[in-house]
Amino acid sequence: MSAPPIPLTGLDPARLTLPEKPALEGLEARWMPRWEESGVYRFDRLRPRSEVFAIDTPPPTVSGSLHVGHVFSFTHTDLIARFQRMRGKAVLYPMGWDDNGLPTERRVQNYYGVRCDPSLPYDPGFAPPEKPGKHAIAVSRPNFIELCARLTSEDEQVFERLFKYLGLSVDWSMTYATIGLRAQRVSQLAFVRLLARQLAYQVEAPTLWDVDFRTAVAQAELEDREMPGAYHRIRFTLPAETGFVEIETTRPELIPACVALVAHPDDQRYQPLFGREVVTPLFGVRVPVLAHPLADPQKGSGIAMICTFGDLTDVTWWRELNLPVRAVIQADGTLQPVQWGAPGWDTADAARAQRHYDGLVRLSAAKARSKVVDDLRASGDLNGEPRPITHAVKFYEKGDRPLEIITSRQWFIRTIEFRDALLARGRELRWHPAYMQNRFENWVNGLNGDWCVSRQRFFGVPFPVWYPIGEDGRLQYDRPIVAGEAQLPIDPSTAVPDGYQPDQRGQPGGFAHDPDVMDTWATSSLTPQIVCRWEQEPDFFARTFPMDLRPQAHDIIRTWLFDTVLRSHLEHDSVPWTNAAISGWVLDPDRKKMSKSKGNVVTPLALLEEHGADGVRYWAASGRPGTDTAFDPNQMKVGRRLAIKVLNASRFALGAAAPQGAIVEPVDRAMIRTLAALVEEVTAAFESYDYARVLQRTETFFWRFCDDYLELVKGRRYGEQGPEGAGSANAALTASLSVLLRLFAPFLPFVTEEVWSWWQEGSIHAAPWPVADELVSLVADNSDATREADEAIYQWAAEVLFEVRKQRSEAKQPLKVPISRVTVQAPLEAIRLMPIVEADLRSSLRVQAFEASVGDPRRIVVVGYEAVAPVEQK
RNA sequence: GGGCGGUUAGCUCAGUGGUAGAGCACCGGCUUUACACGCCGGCUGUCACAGGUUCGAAUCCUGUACCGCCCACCA
Repeated sequence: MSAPPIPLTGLDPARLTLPEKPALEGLEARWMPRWEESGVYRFDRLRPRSEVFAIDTPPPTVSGSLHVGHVFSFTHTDLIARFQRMRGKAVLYPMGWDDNGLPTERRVQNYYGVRCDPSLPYDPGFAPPEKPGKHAIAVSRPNFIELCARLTSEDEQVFERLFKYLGLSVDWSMTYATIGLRAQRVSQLAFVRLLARQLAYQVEAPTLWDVDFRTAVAQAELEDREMPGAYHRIRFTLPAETGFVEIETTRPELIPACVALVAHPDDQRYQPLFGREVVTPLFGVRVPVLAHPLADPQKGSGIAMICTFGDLTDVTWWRELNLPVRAVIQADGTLQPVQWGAPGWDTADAARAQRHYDGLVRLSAAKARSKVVDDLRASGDLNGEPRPITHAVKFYEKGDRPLEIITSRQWFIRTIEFRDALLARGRELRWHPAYMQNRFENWVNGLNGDWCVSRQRFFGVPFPVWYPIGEDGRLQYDRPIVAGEAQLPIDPSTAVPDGYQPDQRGQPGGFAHDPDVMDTWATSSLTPQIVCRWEQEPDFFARTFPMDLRPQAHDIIRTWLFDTVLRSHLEHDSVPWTNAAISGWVLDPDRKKMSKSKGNVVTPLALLEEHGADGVRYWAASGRPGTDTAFDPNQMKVGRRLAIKVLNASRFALGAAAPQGAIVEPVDRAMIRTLAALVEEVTAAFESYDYARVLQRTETFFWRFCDDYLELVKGRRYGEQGPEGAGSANAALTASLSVLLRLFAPFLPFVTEEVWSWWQEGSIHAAPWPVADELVSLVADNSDATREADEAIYQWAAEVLFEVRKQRSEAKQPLKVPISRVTVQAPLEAIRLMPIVEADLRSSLRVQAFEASVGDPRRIVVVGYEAVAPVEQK
């Protein structure tokens, strides 16, 4: 159940404990363990779905350290979580660790100086060297995975400490890891279900391939990089020396893989050649000249060479023109040995082809290229010198060398046929900010194939599949043996399928396991199912799924967000959540994304220690949803000052809080009503995820509250005008403090909790979010006339305050010089308000007497200003 | 090539039809019993540019420039 309302008036003196000199130092260390002990952030799993707010937290990649961007975006989520909790929701706010996948493998390799060799047996006694050696030590797959688990668990503890220091209101009992057994089970179960419905399938096909990691990669993991390259103009001869045609290519090393030339069907220059054959230089292979509309007459010489496979267009041409395969690039990116003259490698001159080719074998593509160019130059088939250009080349986003296209057996999840349904799912979501939906639609509309989910790696979720081995020793891929749901999670490399014995592994007539693991996104696309305990705790799932919020950064809309929508659509015929809040990036002062490679990353812990968690959160909260924000320690200092101000203002407000009375003074009533309007406004802003506005409006109010209102009522609350005035001021002070603290609580959880503990029971973070009506009801008379009168009086007081301060500032007087008389000119109706607040004004401005006269009808003017000690008029 | 966002004070940014704003920085002043980690005051602008709509445009429309990001079958 939600917390009972907080009484806004009254103060229990026995409960009140005010520190002599409040300070921010040590608040994190003080409150972190208390929150943990009290369980204030624990998810209440018995609440009905309508009272639950479930967050699909982004699991940070555990492959090093958190950076300031994490602090930024995780704070945004925490703001929403805290708001919803105070609104009375049971908030499911878990943390996940993405420890699965390539980044972890790479880190483990470097950290321990090892490499994984799946052919080795497990060594139970293996210990990594103290320091990584020059040459990587080969270890078995189980040993490698142990090391991954060991390092990630160390990293995760460091991450957790930082997030706690930052004040994230995570329920740490809900933590999961993408390599954890739960995540593995969900990943395998979802896969098995897709397989049964034929929504997952396996096929041997050309696939984007990273030659360093030696794995397939998905379309979503590509990025283009501008690279230097060169056009090579190369001569293909017509048979019997009847002429030649010249193509331009950036990849001459693929000439041995050439299977055809292609030009646009309408291209006049090449129409006479269509249907004829040409001969490749150096290798003497006869290839046809074909027509296809994808060929661009403007590009190069207008006629292109089709290879196995130079780029994705080659794949299209190969498929649509029914071309043969002549692959030369192998999985490690080098050229494989070829027997020229053998079937599929027909040539007019096998000896010559072999001579040229043998020089290329086992060279990388780049090295083979320069060798081929030398040979072409020598043979006279290169027209002119290579013409340097810069062009976009496809890379795996984590890779170092251009992708190749390699034919291999891979698992796919059907995607492309659901394009329209997925677009509709995207429209079901509420996007914050709304324009981020464009990125999603852009991506979905640009999809060009199904999702390749298999990776030839080790530290990941294995496919729960085996294959029978025929008596001929060949794997029967068309008869996969799928693990039963009850067996999951399972590692098929150690487990044995039903009906087989362990010693049949790898034997003719026996079985073999699928050697691949799932793409890390194939697991993280199931974070809602993992968090909500799909097919594990049906009751929990029913109370939490579909979730309420997916917070994430905009750069992974095409991967994490899209994949999650896809999986949920396929498995549950539903969106996975109803809101997607997209956070921006942290930019360094040069407006570039902060990143490790730029050497400008600041350690988050140092920031937290220097500025305090509340100060750092203040900076993060000022970044509006979706907007990239400059890294600005100055804003953290401002936030820290705000937190200190909260401490001191609270101490003042509570410092003489008796007597309490009815809120009867117009100035008090006006302040209370203004605060109520603020509550209404910021509640709506928070509801629409505009936390930055909430903070900004609350802060502006608070600062004015301190500088004007507190100054105005200072004397009265000390009793200068009798008990009724003091009671009114004190009641207004405690009520407004209670409300302001709660408005600030999501942003400044430490300082607000500290102040709350001085005078309230329980945690402020379990307290209800303020309601405007409760505040308004503290004011007895809320008729329009009274409200307008109160506002006019408050405004009058603020204006007089400002005018006299200005005079005093211009007179440059020390404060100890009392001001004997201030003469104010103003419109008649305004002057009539003076007596109501004159005592407050005299007290706060230290003016002995006011004299008012009718003057300028539009504004008030201080025309007379006298101090006891005469000062020079300016 | 397609799409999205941005361009407002020296800096970081609010402001979406009605007299251009805040914080920081800068300048001047003030020990004031909550706070010198403070307070008071001051200075600061062709709202990128050009057209258009309107009584009125930073705001709406069209176009341009520049910055950033996303996407695309670039031989």
